[in-house]
Amino acid sequence: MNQNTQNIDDKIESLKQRCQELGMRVTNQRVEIFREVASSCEHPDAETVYERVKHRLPNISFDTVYRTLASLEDMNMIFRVDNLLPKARFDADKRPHNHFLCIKCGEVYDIFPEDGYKIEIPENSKKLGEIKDVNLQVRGICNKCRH
Amino acid sequence: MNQNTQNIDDKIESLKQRCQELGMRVTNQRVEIFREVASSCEHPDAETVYERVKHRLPNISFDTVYRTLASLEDMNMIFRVDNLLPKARFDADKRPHNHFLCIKCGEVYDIFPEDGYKIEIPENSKKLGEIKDVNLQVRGICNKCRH
DNA sequence: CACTTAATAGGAATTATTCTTAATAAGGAA
DNA sequence: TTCCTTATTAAGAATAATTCCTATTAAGTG
Repeated sequence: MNQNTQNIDDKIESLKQRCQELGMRVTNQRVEIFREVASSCEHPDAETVYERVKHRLPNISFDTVYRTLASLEDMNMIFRVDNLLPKARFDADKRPHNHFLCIKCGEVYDIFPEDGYKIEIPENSKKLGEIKDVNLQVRGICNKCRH
Repeated sequence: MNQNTQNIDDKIESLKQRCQELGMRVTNQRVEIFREVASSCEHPDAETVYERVKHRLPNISFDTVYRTLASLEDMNMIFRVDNLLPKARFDADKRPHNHFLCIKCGEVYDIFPEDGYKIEIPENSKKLGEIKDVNLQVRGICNKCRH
């Protein structure tokens, strides 16, 4: 697989540093949950992380996994691949356009391409399967939420 | 708002046509649910659609809304903005890269940019808020699912 | 108008995620 | 080291989103 070059121990070191910077405690649970995501290239979900961490920390709870994944996300140590919003939202506009998702309030804003803007489909994504749709997800905090 | 130029009646006409092509029945529920998504520019969720359609079809059920939204999606009449996957999945790889999501099995594949490939952040998305992350979501059916 | 069956209503069930509360342990101070 | 404060955790209940089940309805066809 396309494994990251930086090794796991280095990544964990940077997690510990980040915790210190933010005044957060370096708990076993936090480290092991991060280790699990960082050492996997298969984008695990909460349940998978739970099952795997359980081998090393048999008392770990589901809640801790969810809470910790969310805090690692806040710390910018991990990212959510999909499911940023609590519920599915739909769009019937077939004109090519992209979306700005507010990670705070969950609002979705359309981004219509300005003149000349065109998304280039990565050549190597075509080898992965039959492409149905390509769209750019811009994630951030919308003006309303910034006050 | 940035309203689509094609009017609602035309869109509904094309829905009916599509139903015919596919041998699907043109039911009141299907039309009204589609009308709701197609006439809104706020990317409504299932509950919002349900509440609004209920005014016209007081006996509509939640299940019908979910089922119909899914079938409209299969028909390529509407698109899901987010939550393509049933659960959240995480990634700790901080190198800029994109994802291919298989809409059939839910698998996530990394797309590492080939030489020279770079996502251009749409100028007009910067006005919407503070951007944290930008990534391209390629949706399709992976090779494994195509057999 | 009758028939076939896709589609629906209603409510139960399931799944993912979050909340609540008492117990624990990390990191700082003595 | 030992103690103290409080962030973090475990456990399980609760909630929220979505899907399933089954009897009923109605779209389209002959």
